[in-house]
Amino acid sequence: MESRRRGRPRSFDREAALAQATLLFWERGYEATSVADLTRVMGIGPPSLYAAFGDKRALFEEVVDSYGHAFGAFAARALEQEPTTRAGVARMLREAAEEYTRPGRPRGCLVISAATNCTSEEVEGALRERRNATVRDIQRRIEHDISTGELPEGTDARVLAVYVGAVVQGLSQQARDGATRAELEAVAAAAMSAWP
Amino acid sequence: MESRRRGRPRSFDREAALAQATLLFWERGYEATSVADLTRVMGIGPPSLYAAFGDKRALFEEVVDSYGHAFGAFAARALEQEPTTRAGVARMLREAAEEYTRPGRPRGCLVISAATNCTSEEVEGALRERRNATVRDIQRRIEHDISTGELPEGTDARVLAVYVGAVVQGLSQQARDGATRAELEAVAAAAMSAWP
DNA sequence: GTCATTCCATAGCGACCACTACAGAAATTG
DNA sequence: CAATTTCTGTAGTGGTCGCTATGGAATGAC
Repeated sequence: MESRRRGRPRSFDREAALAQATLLFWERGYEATSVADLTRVMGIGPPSLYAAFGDKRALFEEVVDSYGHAFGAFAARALEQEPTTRAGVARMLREAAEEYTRPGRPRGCLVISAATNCTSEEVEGALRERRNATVRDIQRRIEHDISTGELPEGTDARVLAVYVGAVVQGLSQQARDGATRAELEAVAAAAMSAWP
Repeated sequence: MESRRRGRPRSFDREAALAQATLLFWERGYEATSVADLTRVMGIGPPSLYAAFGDKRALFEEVVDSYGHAFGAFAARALEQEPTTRAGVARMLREAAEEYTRPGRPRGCLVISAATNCTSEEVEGALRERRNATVRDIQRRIEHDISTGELPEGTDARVLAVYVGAVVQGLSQQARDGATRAELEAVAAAAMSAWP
């Protein structure tokens, strides 16, 4: 017979605590968020945090994964569901303008902003690799659309992909700097008029 | 008669020390740079730093000013010297691609990246205000060009200015993420094809 | 020379950092 | 019931943070 785990059970909701940690890391970034800040918003003591999540860095990695599924999935969804890369990128930019300015949550993108100026090269590098992987994914889709004739033959796929990445990062930064949703949606539309 | 200052003279080059501090803040950001790091690269002890510059934050403010004159002036120069805002922005983006990837110095823009995720709201806000002031300056130039007919009447000056700001910030971030000068110059050119 | 002034090097301040030792509390096992 | 296991709250650990007290060194004034 399967039995429940022995010993004293955990006295807090792990998922809820993870969600609170996500919001705090999202708003303040990795290094500016202290373990004391985390335990306060998670409503637990330091030993509970370390027992449940390992250490600050492991918690952050779990936060990044959780964020990618909950808040960052719109981008992959847009690229996947639209029939062309052009339509996918247009939708991704439009939804980014909306997601990055949604009331009641931190502005901008955690993957873009949470590990800049980070003492730990591993943490900063992990998020950089995520960003660059997205740019490479877009580049591959552009290359595919060039091969099918959907995009003109002379198109530089890498440059166009970096342009899209730069616009997304710019939207995140502008959202953090106070731009409104309507402004960023118009910026996203304007950015698409550079599409070949 | 004017006499030299009394007492023991300073035993280091203040400008050279400020330049070293600029490079370090540029590369690592405000909070990730410790006073111990600064005194090491500046070649002085902590009391000399505090006597010459006040405290860490005052030193950073002086660094930001110095950076603005030495490394950030290309943007204002481009906007000022070109006959139209279009030409000014095009030159600014082209030169940003070059400046942000120049070998032998940190990548990207200090004003954009050095105070993100900063515990001190004043420091982060000061750089945000600089960024937003640049966007407002571009907006004013666009409005002027609309009034002279250089730009079409229906142009949304604020949105176009935010677009330019987002592209510049995206170029800085992409430079930090490893994009090459050639790639960013091509991105800058592509971004201009969204100009009305 | 002597004094006043200014700067420098050492050494260390309290505060906060990520993290943990320890003991008691709450569950299952028998 | 007692024994075992697991988690929790308190109270710290050593280390680094920005910053400074102190005493001696290097200058100009006289």
